[in-house]
Amino acid sequence: MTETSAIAQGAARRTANGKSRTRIQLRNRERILQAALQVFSQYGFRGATLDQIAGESGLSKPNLLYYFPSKEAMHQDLLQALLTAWLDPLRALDASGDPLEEILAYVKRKLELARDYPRESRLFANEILQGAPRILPILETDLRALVDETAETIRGWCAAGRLAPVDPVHLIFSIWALTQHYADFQVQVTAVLGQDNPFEAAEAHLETLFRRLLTPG
Amino acid sequence: MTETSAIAQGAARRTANGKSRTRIQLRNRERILQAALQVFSQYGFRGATLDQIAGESGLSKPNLLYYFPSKEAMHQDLLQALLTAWLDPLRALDASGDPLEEILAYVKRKLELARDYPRESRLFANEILQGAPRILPILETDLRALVDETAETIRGWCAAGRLAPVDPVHLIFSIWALTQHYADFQVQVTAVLGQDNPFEAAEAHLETLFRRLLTPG
DNA sequence: CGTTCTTTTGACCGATTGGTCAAATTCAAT
DNA sequence: ATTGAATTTGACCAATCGGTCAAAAGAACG
Repeated sequence: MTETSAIAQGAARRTANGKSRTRIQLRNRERILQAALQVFSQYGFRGATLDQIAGESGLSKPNLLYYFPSKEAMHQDLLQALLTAWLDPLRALDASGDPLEEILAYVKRKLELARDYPRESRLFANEILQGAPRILPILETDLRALVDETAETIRGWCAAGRLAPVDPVHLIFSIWALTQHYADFQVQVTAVLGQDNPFEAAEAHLETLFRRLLTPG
Repeated sequence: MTETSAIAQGAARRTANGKSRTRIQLRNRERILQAALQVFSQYGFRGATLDQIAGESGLSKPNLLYYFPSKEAMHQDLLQALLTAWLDPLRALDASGDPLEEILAYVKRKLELARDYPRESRLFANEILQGAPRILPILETDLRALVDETAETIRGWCAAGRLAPVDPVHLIFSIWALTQHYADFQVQVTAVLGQDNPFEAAEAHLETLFRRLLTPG
């Protein structure tokens, strides 16, 4: 189990009300969140059990509940950490940069996220599949605002003839769909390809796809 | 609850060992499968409970188990019916037709499936997210063979210059990813769009996308 | 060393899980 | 109307669910 480079760090050095955390707390919260991520991302919230998470983390079940008040709290922590990491690359899209290269860079960054954090991607997919009961408000406000803003940028690029005309929001959906597919449907992809690392070919394919879609003229 | 036009018909008039089914059996098996589809597609296999399915179907829990030997059996029935319906459009791709129009027709058909049978799409997504424990063998044999075959057709089209050069398998992945996204992530799509029916715009967008990707020259 | 605080755990709780079964009810065909 | 089969259900089961608690074990510090 790799502990390096986790998106969801339970390792905030201070708790919500300011108390500092011990070395042991830091280590164990992280172990629990990693185990919870593993289990939640595979079975969804309802399908996951504390016993599975306990087994995966190597801690006893009551010990989990010493660090987290409930199963729900673990899931919340994971989702919250995920959402910021998930949306950041979209924020990084620079309106003053070269349109095509900006978008291709975003595609590449998103595909790298899918490659390096497939469990996080599947956790998110599970939440959406279940109707997003815990993050729907965020989707309708924060995410929607961010997408609207980005769409406006893209619309500007199209209007200026620097990008082939395209529906900006559906373009964003396409980027999400294509990149997340390689994480969420990894089992299917590798089953069909009969090989383990589709990401190199995927990157080349997606660059071709978006270049042809968006190159003006 | 619409009962018309279900992909997963539990309504085979004869059981596996040849016994014919009564009117009541036909009706109740169908009601159970529809309810099970609703629940499984939202919560996954593990997260779904017989009590939920019982409530959704309006039948008592022991009554469910009069028509199906187990929760597992309901899930199996749904997956099996789904798989054939899911793969058929790909089989319908005609090597002797016009390349671009054949592929665009497939994209359209697949998007219609996502629009008309989103629960089936989510059921499949859930199964894959969980590692495809019940259908991995089928993916590795039947699906892979079908994809290989189709890829060969597409490769031929590319080689003949009738289609812009493209990785055929990743093209197929792209079609799946883009069309299923509108079913599996419907909640997110409508939350961001703030409107309910994204499919009309999606169809136009996807036609543009694949036309630009695949038009030769 | 002893003391205090943190961490861990075994035993346990009521609720829910998938599933069983015998008895009751409804149906279809005479 | 009677009968025999098909259907439905209330009561029940062992296992598992998320979560509690008091007591034990481990760190930290003077």
